[in-house]
Amino acid sequence: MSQRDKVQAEAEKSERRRATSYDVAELAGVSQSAVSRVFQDGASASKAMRKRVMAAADKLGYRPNAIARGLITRQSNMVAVIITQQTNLYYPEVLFQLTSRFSDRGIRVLLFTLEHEADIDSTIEQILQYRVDGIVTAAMLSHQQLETLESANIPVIFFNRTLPEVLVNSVRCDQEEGERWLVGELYDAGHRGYAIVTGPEDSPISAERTTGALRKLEELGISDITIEHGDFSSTSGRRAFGTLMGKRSTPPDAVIVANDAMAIGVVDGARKDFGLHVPGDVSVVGFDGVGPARFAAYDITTVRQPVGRMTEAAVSMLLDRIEDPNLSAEKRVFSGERIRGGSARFVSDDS
Amino acid sequence: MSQRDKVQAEAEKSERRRATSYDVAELAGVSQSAVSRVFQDGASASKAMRKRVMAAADKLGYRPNAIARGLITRQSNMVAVIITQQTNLYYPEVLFQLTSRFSDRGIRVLLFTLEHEADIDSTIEQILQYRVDGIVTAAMLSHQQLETLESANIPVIFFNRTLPEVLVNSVRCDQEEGERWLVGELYDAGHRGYAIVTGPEDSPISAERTTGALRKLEELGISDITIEHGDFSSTSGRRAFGTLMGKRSTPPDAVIVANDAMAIGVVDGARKDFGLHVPGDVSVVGFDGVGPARFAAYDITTVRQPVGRMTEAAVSMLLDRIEDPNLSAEKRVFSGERIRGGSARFVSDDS
DNA sequence: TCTCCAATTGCATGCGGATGCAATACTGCC
DNA sequence: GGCAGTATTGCATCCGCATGCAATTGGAGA
Repeated sequence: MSQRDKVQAEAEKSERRRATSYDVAELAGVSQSAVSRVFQDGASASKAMRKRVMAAADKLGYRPNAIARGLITRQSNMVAVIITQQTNLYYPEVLFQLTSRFSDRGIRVLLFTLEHEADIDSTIEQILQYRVDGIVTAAMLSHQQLETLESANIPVIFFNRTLPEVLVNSVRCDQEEGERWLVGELYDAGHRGYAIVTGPEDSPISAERTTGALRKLEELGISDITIEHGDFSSTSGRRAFGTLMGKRSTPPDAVIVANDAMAIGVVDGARKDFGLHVPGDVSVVGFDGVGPARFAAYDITTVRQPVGRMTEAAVSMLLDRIEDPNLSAEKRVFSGERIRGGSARFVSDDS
Repeated sequence: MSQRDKVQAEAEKSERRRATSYDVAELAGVSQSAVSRVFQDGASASKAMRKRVMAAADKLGYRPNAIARGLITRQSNMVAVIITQQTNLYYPEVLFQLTSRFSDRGIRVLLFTLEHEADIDSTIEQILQYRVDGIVTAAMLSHQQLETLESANIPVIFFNRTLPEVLVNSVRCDQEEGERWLVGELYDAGHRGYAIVTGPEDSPISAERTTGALRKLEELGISDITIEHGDFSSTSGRRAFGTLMGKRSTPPDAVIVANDAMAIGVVDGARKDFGLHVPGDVSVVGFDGVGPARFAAYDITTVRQPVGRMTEAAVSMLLDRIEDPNLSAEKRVFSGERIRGGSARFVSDDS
């Protein structure tokens, strides 16, 4: 290759656009439609044709343009996943699983993260512009927003969220059931003085869990309950424990914490800040069943959300609705896995 | 509204496609180009025009179609982020930060997750089809793949990865420097018998860290070193500690662990499986500086990667290269923050 | 009020590929 | 060999928006 040729090749390489189906068609001596058909699944193309086209495509490094394809087929093969910020150790796992499950089915994930659940307006706007085929949201939507999405024919699956009195698709873990079990176990083991550490005020999950616990406590006739707020982070759990100790004359027998991350903080606070033994002096229970809750130093008694089944359900529900937009709404509720860790005293059940 | 009207409205609603710029143009009595211009930044449009168009757009719920726009402007305003599976507690934080920083700049993130770094071939294929404007990868690419991307004019930023002897853009934390500091501190505090727990074999990060530690140990003339493998998960750390104890007649003075998650596992193993005190009997150091490493029960001595600055660097480097593809390659290396936790004995430095 | 220039607006076209329809090639069978 | 029936292929168009260019409008200055 002469010097001049090299330079020219160089220039072409950097200047030249990516190859299109027309380029491939020309090189292969066939029509553009033929190329298009070779790169589709159901389309008919003879072996000879396929071979010629593939050869030309390889030579040019051709890849079908998913954007252009999406324009004409009216589906992008992308879904949006909306996740809130990770103070909660639980979301990363959900996100990874959703992504890989979608990916296995040939769907790409467009990720949207929210600092606060309130920031969702502009996100919805973005999503609409990108013509995603569907949405999985782990953040709350308003009726208004849901309606907007509905009129745009974009199916939505709520993940651990739901909108009362509206027909929405949702996948969630039964928070109340889980809390009731936890409280029941604590009560049976003789705990009578309780404290509750809630999550952020705008979190529906926190609200459900707290409500579940309070209801069960009420049914059991317990009135010694101190409530304190956290933000789902472990440091906030530790802080909350300190605050609630200030409010009480004696430590609570048990602390019911709205998630595992904060439960870990509560354990730290009890041990380090007050020299209490867990579970000897105070029992602590959380919720989620995240990895760190299983660390030997904490071994939190908790309810583990069946993330695998939940993400699988979300993905398949969404794909079903993309395929058939007229499917009626469905709510799937999973029971959590009950984990008796060492962070709480309970009656042994070798019955 | 009569019964018939209702039915018809119903039908229209579910059948009607999303409004296009033509629909808006027609309703507003202007040309399609006018609508297009109103929805662009630099374009010229009179106030009156803007008002009429916006009114019509609102009425129809019109949103510009980003897909179509991308087709013609040749940029999708999407970037791909490639992340490997989360056994490592560190990636979720990186991912969230990257996403929100891109989002602040009007760029959407298309997420790709890998079980193993080897699965990347099909991922690259996907990415090419979606015509992303750029890539941030926390997984290794081959020269081959890099070349493919280069010839497609897609800038790539390596996150904590790099390709030797090739001009690539990368952002990373200085693993070797960090390990050398950790080892130096341990040595100064009198530790002489060492064990190392590495990450998965295909992880370049693990390799760098291990190499860094080994070099420093060699310089210090240490030869009592036991090496064991893990997979970056905390359970593998605990297991690895057990295995290495089986190989030694006495416990090591210090265990150098390739990341925090495994370091936590090592601490658990030392305490629970062998009744050792940390750091009294054995010191443990990790790497990453993830949240759980800060839990009071572990308080891992570690090097924290400056995730905030690193993600910011990755984002701005990528955007710079999208804007000007001819920018030359750049490698940015950040020093980690040195964290002396309670998991290791060291000489106090109140000097 | 009349020029002249800048700001608006509309027209026509193209981005890259999918698809209905008609033309053509190929297959098996009598 | 001739024919019906099926599988391939090409043609023409369209998806929804951006943009160069020409036509038109609005305004400032004389």
